[in-house]
Amino acid sequence: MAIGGLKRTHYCGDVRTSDIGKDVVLFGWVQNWRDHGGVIFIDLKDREGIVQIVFDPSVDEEIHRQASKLRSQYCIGVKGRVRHRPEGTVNPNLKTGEVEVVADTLKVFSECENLPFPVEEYVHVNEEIRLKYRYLDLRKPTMQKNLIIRSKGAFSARKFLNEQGFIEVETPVLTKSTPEGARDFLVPSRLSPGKFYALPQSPQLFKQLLMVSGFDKYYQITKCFRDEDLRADRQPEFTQIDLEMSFVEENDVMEITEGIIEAVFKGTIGYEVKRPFKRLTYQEAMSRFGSDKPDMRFGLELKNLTDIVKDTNFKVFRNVVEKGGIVYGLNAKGCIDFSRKEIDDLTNLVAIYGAKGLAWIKVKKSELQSPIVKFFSKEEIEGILKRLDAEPGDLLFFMADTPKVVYDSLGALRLEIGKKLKLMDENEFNFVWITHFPLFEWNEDENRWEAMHHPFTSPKEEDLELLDKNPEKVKARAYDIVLNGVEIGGGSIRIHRSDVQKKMFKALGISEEEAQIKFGFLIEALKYGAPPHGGLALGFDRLIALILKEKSIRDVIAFPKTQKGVCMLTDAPSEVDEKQLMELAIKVRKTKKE
RNA sequence: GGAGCCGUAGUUCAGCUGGUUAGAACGCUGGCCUGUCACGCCAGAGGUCGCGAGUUCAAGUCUCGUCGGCUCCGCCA
Repeated sequence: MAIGGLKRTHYCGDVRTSDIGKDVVLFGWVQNWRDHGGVIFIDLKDREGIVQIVFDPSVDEEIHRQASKLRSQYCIGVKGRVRHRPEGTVNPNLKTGEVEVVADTLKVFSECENLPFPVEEYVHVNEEIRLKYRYLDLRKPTMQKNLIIRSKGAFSARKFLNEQGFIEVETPVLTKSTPEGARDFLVPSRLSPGKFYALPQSPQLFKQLLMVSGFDKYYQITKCFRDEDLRADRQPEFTQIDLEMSFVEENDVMEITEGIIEAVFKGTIGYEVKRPFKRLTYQEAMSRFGSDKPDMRFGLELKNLTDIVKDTNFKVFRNVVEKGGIVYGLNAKGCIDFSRKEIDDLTNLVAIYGAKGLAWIKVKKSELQSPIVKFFSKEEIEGILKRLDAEPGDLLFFMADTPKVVYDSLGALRLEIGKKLKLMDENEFNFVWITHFPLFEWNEDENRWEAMHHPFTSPKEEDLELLDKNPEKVKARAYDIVLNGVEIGGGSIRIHRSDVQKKMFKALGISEEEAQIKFGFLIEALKYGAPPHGGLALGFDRLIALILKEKSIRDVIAFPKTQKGVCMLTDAPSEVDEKQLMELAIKVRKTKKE
């Protein structure tokens, strides 16, 4: 099919010296123009790259006149002959830099009004305006590359999973609201006035039902929805590579997951990941790194000092230990020259996580400089220095508080110091599995146990009897996968027995009646020959962002939302007609501000 | 719900302890230019300083509020 009498022969970025002498037809956008009064150069761009078009008045005066009107981002078609560039005018920065196309035909498909911002890679533009004109932003080579790599990543995952015998099954987007977990997005039902669907937080229950059906291996690359506050790595709708397998235990799921990641890295940037990935228990991750998603590209590990200082005269520490708290230290190697202000900044950092202060010791050759050292006995000091491997030039930090505050704040401090000292190799991809998670987590606000992963996660077999009396001691058959300090996926072996599932609901304080209303279909399904099964989901946006070294997943999503959940391009969410609301039997309440 | 940073021309930014007519670069418009490639040269247009109060003789600048963007805490099974 010919467009405007032209049929494309090449992408702009694909013209090479092997095409010299050929007539080519190119379609694309004017990236730049250089009008020398006589000869005019146009940089014509499409998704594959840029090629230089030459309009020479001695070739065709009329076309040259038309070309003088071309401006930035006009969409045009060009026919012309490829030739080698004259000596001394080769541009080594372009793939097509050795050649140029002498145009004999020019077709302007669309002119372009004054742009809201330059469509140029080298001009930094505010994200707000980039998102409003996202279609222009996506014309930039980096954004095109990001989405192309994303596409290749999805393809690689699909290819691998298909080769492994997985079957892709679509699950409903209009589904049932579930009380546990994230806040649901609700969709009102017209046919059942006053009732609502929910968008899925994940296909969790459906994929378990598919195991009951006997599909054995399921996967889906699919959107999930969570109505929670946004972050650089969190959007209200995001994409998961979701999978589930029957007759498996933890290692089977972990091996398949490593295979997907291996395939995706190879299929996107040609990177060979090292397998198998490291493994760490939850407890070890917390006590060594202060995080269940440790960045293991560098050391700077935390050390437990509770046993050394539990009887100390330093009241601040002793009181904490007496109340069941812990005392940890962190040796910032060679950081003795940190200024007062730098230490203040770090104190402000840990305060975000609830830390009431940040004690420190500077280790000099002949003395210790510190506001707290005078409170300790000689033995305590020696024990601390030894535990922290302290040497002259080191700066030691201390935190005494509840385990949560100590881990959160020292974990954050570790990352900040790691960043300050540039301890992370930006080119490294460091994977680690976190295993042996607690099954439950105490919810202070609601005064009850909550599932740390989700309520369908199987307890470790040997902990089954602890379910009633010591829920805090029960370990889950759950695992997370972490890359460079970012959680990129997680999963578990599920409960496949309805009696165990009932016990689980009970431990969560969900009454039998409530469980029946919310999850009755699952409990029922588990009664009909449910196989042992388990699975995992990978956060696809995060994975691609890490592969591309992008700081935000917005840069790997075509049309993302702002922190308030607004789409700058379409202005969603928006008000709807009264008529639409009537049909749905919905009345909108005025918010306080109105 | 909370904390921090930011908001000045189409874009990216500068604008000091408050002080005449708010600047630069790029872009845009017009003109010149036959080998440039983020072309070059000349001329020109372009601003409710996010919005609203307040302090002051005087506010882009100080204060308070508000809106928006970003980062983070809470939240995210």
